[in-house]
This record gives sequence, structure tokens and C-alpha cells, in this order.
Amino acid sequence: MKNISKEDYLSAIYKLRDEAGEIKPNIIAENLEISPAAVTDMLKKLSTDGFVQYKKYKGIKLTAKGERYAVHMIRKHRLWETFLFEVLKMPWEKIHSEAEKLEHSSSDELVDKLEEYLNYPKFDPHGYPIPDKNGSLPKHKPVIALSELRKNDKGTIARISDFKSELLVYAAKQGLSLGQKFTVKDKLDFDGSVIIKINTNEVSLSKKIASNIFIVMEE
Amino acid sequence: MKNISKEDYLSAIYKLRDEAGEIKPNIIAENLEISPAAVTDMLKKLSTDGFVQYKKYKGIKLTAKGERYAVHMIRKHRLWETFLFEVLKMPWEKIHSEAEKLEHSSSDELVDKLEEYLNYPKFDPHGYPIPDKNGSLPKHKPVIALSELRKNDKGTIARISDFKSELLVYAAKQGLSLGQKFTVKDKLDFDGSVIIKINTNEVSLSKKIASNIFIVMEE
DNA sequence: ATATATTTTTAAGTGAACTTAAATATTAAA
DNA sequence: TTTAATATTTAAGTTCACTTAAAAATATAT
Repeated sequence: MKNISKEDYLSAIYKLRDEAGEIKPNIIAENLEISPAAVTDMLKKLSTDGFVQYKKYKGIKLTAKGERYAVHMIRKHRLWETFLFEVLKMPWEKIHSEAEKLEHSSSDELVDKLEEYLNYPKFDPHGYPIPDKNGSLPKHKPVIALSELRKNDKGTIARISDFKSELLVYAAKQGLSLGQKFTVKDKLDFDGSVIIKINTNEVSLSKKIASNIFIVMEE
Repeated sequence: MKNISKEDYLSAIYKLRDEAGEIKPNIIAENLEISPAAVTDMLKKLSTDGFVQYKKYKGIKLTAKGERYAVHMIRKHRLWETFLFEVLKMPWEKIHSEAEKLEHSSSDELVDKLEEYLNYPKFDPHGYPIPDKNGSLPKHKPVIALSELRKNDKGTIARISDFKSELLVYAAKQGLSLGQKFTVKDKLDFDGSVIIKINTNEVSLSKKIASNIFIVMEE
């Protein structure tokens, strides 16, 4: 049996809100790899504790308190990821799962010291913004999924989703990394795949992959 | 309800073996701040899993497997303490409880990288030896409790027990730290307290305190 | 608009690590 | 060595975060 904490639910709801629109128990269950019934259970508890707004069969929303807490956890997660990657030089695809454990086992004081030691980084190794002590995100240009671009669009890789480590391994193997400029050479309508040119290389990316790579458009 | 893992039991048994001689359920219960009944419960599980040798009403021993595991956990603990103190500059008295959480949330790979980053430290900030990857402890001179010394004995402070953070705060306040040389000026028989001279200062330490400070004798 | 499919909730049950209280062993003292 | 004190174990019960299966509500398709 997996044993997921309230903290995980809050982070998951926060993140899903950005990706999906309305949040339903099913999506949370899928995301955390547990049964929908367990989600219903926990939503009741989170609701009585004032972290989420929840009415049976209706959508789910974080309260202000819940949002604060979620951002707090995400801050911990991203600072740990940065530490593991930048300082300990752990491989890109391993830092997410490792940070997922550490985020539940570190005090605020520790994380603040960590942030100081890392010199107040603004983005984690996957390109996600790191909230500061007050929960504010650093300013950054809007990102969109690579899968949304059309032929001849140009942009810079800004973020690669960490939801599956295989994706990160694959992206690295294809020579993709944050900050690289590229041009969309082609987009195949029938399967949604995208062919981009980075430096002199042409790389073909499936729709699934492209929708997990986020970029900043060249204006 | 506290929720202590098997890992905690193994570390506790390992550490208690050094301090107390024979290990009884009661001592473990006290150490982990849980009921003796819970200890009996867990001992059965650890026994069937092959981590401890356990017969009802008899003493408890780690098996080779249990010992390996315990050393492994202690390695993690002490490396994390070193990191928190040396790198993040967290206060001495806070690193123990923080490391106690982190040790359960970090993979072997992470801890090995941490060790490398710290440049293979041999002792943690409290003076405890750090086991290497293979579980071997660094060579070090034998230490004895300060409470065992007699008048005019000389020595060097080598270790200060981390079992209570108050002790660490107190020791620091009295100006005690690892590596300091001292002379026993007096020992009061009726309460076991010890007066030592460090540099030009004379400090009086209760028996309780003195029995938690370990030193290397001057030959 | 009704039937069907999907989603969500409820109900009942599990396993892990506890708890307290009572029963049983062991150890120490008279 | 018998009794008293202490330590340990057993028994029964709790809490937490799950599970599966059935019931209920909502959404979708014809």
C-alpha cells in the first residue's frame, strides 16, 4: 500500500490546476496512483482542516490556506531538486523522486538555509520557477507547450516536465536542454508530432513528448 | 501517536548496545518514547525478517544483517548532520533532529554523493565516527566518559552526546567544543560532579553532563 | 429524453504501528 | 525461598491511509 501524505495531495492539486483546468478526484487519483475512493476520503479531511473547498460531486479548489501550504511544499521540492542537481551532480532524471521524499523531511529553517546556500535560485533544473519564502514566484515570460507551435515558429526551451523520468532521459538523449533555441521545421497533422531544428540537428518529437516540453516564443 | 520505522529500531538497538550492555525492550521503548508493548510487537517482526535475534523474555541482539542495516542508517544520519552543520551552518543543537528525518528519506546513491561532496569526513559534528560505504568505522583513539576521570587527569574533548539538544546548548554555553584540551581540577564524590579547567576557565559539570561528554586521555 | 457509460461516493475491510490494561515471567529483596 | 517489585508479553482496541465492491450521481450518446 502506498502511503501518501496530505502534503502530497496539496501539491498535486496545485500542480494539476495549472495543467488541467477543473480538478476532479479522478485526476488526483491517477496522478498519485491511488484509488479514487482514497481521494474522496482525504478530500473530506483536507476540507474540514480548511485546506480545500470541497462539495460532493463538485470541483475541488484550494483555499488560501491550502494554496499557501502547497506553494510551500513546491518551494521545498524545487530547492531540493536544485541542490541535488547543481551541488551533488545527481542525474537529471533521478532528482525528482529523491526530492519528493526530502520535501517531507525538512524544516522551514533548513530549506531557508538551503536556499541561501544555493544563492537564491529562481528556477529548478527542469525549468520550473521556485517560490520565495513568501510564496511569490519569480517573474518570467509566459511559456507554452511545444506541441502548440506551428511550422517555422521559433523559440527557446524553457521547461521540461518532470512527471516521468523516462521523458527526461529521452530528452537528454535527443540533445535537448534548457535554454536551447530551435525552429519548428514541420508539424505532422495526423499524429501531432513535431520536427524541430536545434543547432544543425533535426529532431522528431511525438505529440506526447512535445506537450511536455515548454518553450518561450520568439516574438 | 508517534510513528517510528523499523529503521529507527535498528539504529536504536545498535546505539544502545554501545551505551548499555544487554538490550532489553524497556530501554528501547524509553529511547524511542513509545510503549514497551509496541517494542515487543516490532521485535517479532524484525526477528522474522532476520534483523534481530529475539527470544521471549531474553536479551536482544542484532543479526549480521541487522547490524549492516543499522550501520547503514547511522552513516546516513552522521553524513546529514555533517552537511547541515558544515555546509548549511545550522546550529549544533538542531542538526540531530533534522538528520533523523532526512536519514529515512535519502537513497544510497544520494548519500554517497553527499559523502563525496563533503570530502569523506571521518567524524560528525558531535564527534561520532562516520561509517564508510562498506560499514567500516574510521580508526580512532578510545574515548571514555568525562565522568570516569579523576583529579589531575588531562584529556581532549572528543565527543558530545547528541541525545538531548539541551545538553548541546549547555555545553556550548560553557565554552566546550570538540578538540579542546582540559585538566580535571576536582571531582566531588557526593554528587559526582567534575570541575575542569579549559584554557584559563574553570567549568563545573554535573555527573549527568560529564557522563555525556567523551574524551581522549592524555597518555 | 432516455439509456448507457463514466465518475464519484459510500460501505466494509486491511495492514502497519501504535495504545492501554491485564496476564505472565523474571529479578530482587526480605 | 517465598514474596514483592519490575519487566515483558498478550489481548483488545485505535488511528491512518489505503483497498475493493456496490451504490449513487453526473455526463454523454443515441
